[in-house]
Amino acid sequence: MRESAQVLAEVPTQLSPQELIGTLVEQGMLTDPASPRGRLLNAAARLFEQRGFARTTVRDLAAEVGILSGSIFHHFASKEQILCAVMKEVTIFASARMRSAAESAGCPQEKLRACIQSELEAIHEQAVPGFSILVMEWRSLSEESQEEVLQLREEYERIWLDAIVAAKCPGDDPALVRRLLVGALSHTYSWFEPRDRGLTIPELADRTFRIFTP
Amino acid sequence: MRESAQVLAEVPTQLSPQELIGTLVEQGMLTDPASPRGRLLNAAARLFEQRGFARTTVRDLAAEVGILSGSIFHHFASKEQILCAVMKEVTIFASARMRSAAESAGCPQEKLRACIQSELEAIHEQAVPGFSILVMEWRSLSEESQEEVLQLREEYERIWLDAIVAAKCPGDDPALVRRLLVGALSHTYSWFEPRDRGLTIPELADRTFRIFTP
Amino acid sequence: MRESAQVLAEVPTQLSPQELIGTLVEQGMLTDPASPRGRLLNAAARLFEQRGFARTTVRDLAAEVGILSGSIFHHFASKEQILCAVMKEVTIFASARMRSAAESAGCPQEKLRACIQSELEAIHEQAVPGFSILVMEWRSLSEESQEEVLQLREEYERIWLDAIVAAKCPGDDPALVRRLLVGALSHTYSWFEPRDRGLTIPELADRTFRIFTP
Amino acid sequence: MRESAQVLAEVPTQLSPQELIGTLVEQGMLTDPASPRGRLLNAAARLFEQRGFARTTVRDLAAEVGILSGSIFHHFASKEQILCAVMKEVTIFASARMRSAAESAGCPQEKLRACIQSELEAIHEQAVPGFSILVMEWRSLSEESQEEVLQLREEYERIWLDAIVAAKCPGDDPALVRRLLVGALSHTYSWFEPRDRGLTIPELADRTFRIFTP
DNA sequence: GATGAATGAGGATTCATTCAT
DNA sequence: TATGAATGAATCCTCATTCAT
Repeated sequence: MRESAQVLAEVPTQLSPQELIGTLVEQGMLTDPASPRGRLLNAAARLFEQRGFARTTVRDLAAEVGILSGSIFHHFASKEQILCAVMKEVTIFASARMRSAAESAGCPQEKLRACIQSELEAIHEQAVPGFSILVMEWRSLSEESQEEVLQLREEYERIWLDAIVAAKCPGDDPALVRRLLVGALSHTYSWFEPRDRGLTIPELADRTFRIFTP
Repeated sequence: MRESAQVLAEVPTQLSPQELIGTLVEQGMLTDPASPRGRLLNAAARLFEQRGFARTTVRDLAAEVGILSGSIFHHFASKEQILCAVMKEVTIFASARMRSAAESAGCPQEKLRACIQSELEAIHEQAVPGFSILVMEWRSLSEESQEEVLQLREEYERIWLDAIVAAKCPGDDPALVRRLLVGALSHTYSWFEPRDRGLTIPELADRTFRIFTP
Repeated sequence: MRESAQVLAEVPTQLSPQELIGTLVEQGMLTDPASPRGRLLNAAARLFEQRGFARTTVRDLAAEVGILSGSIFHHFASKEQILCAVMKEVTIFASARMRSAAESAGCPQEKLRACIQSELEAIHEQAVPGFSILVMEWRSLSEESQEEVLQLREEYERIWLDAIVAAKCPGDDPALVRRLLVGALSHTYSWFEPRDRGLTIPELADRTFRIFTP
Repeated sequence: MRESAQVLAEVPTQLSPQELIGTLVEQGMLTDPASPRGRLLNAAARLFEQRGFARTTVRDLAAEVGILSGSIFHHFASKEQILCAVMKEVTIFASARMRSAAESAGCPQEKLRACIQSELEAIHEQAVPGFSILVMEWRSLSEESQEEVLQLREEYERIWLDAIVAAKCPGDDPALVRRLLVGALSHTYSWFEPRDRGLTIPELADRTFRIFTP
């Protein structure tokens, strides 16, 4: 279905989420959200994020897309495979999005800020819901599935590390900075309300950026 | 059972974890780990942390303490009540530990570093098994139970905020710094291996401290 | 499923129990006894009557229709819902039966006698298994379910009251007469043996009728 | 404990329920309501009547008298034995009460009316709660226990039959009349509210009497 | 691709009963 | 007699998964 991560380089910069998804679908990297499989994945992403994987039943999933629970197994071999597929799609989309954001940045500092904002948008925006699942439900995945997702994630993490190195974060340990940022940013899912009159996502990105850079 | 958080002030500084637990048990703040209820709570903390709440069965719990599953309900009304009790005990113990650590620090900078180290120790050391549950299984708790734990957590967070304010972290938003730290530190559970020949906990605390302060 | 009690008026008089059930099934008032749900309801009626609701397990029920206990919850949300459904079906069937019996009676006296006999047949005959459950297991039903059954029962009780009023029972309190009759007749379940060489149901109906009328 | 039913003859006429209980306790026919066993029986009678035998747990019982569930088995070998004991005590008390009521009646008609009123009082009055259990929970009793209670009940039923025969009820089948009355009267537990501003117990007895006699 | 009935192992929970203290 | 911890079988119910239609 998807051959290589290099294909992503062809994705033009500065697309809207919808356009980006459209492009990736055309390239066969993402499932068409209008297809039965795509609607299932979107519903799963939404429910797994809201209720958690263990607390979401196959029946909930089926009801959400208007089919019966038995029919789900025409699309996926198991519930865990659905989680795995969600994580893969989320990873692919987030990678494309990050690359696009990182490339359009002027200076190294701006690049890191763009990465932070891109990840925050992935976590909180409805475009491809489910990013927080990557962290929160990691342990619900079998080791084999973890391996699959990890491979897809490599490019994503490479972009991050490049940005951190270039921005010269303190502590001269880019990997540690990234790890702290993963936790810090994914945890925003639990407390940050983008719809609040308070902080916006760009503002939150900005403040986080300033805390992590000297 | 426990009247007020002020009582904690009586706990002397610089005790070993075992001594601290002993003191808190004597004050009626913590369940005696040697009692049936205490052994159950310890086993639950361990298993919930390792396997997750949903993937731990009541039978697993019972087997761990050498009783039958039905006997558990002599001590707790439901599985969720066990999770709630674990979180409360963990919070109480971690609070006492943090206060003790913060008080023994010389300067403001040192105080924040001590807080970071204390929380890392809580997450990774066996002294406070179950600390990571507070973050990872938060959504497995009913809203009423969340409220109960939240009240106990207030003092803990107050110590943190005081330390952050005093240390003059950049970004002049102590609450945000704390939130990012919660996520960053709790996520270390997923990747940091204290038993590795690599980083030790004090070292990790030190590096994290330097990243978060100018 | 069933729109209005008036539909019952269309049921022709003097059908055999089987024919009456067939007619009601066609009208969508009753579950088809040949369907899985119908077989389950019949088995439940039988077992609840014999052993009582509390002493009948979901496994007993499943075994009776040749499925596994888990499969029951494909058809009903809970054990109590099965009891509720049984009571509703019994009420609908008994109502149709009573109306048919009352309408075919010549004079007022005969009408009351027909009602008594109809209820006795409902209690003791296999045609309406489960009628005694209505009285004996009433308290096993949640209040919401009681309300549902009560509404269906209205027509049944109206026929009774009409018959009592017309027959001019002594004591000029038709509601009281009906209440005493409910208890008196349902209690026959505990002592009357229709298969005995002694009293037949028509004879018992006749004697009861004579005791309750001057 | 109690040697023979003849002893009952010594009970004087026209005592208050409390006095009657006192007398029977002195004669060793009834358990002292102030003793642990007596308080347990009273609590059981109350709860079995309110919730039903199956829906009342041994823990409920224990809580009601302020002991722990395990302690109950110092007084009774099993839960069923408690039900049996309740039924026996209720039967003994109701017998004494009926005899007393029947003996103080002037004419045969009045005697039957007194029986009806006495049974209604047993069902609805708080003096010895639990009379309705005799009918409603009969099937919760093992056959051996049923036999025991049945023997105690003989005298009670003899008084009833005598009264019915003497009052010349219609239908010339005193046993049938009694059976209908058992059902009719015990069922009043489900609908009659003695504390209502409506019917009083003597009034209800009167009306019932007039319906059952020409 | 979808249905819906069934599976069957496993889930939390209940509860009468036992027994050492 | 009372306690309270423990038993253990049984209870209702859940849910991912299968499969004939």
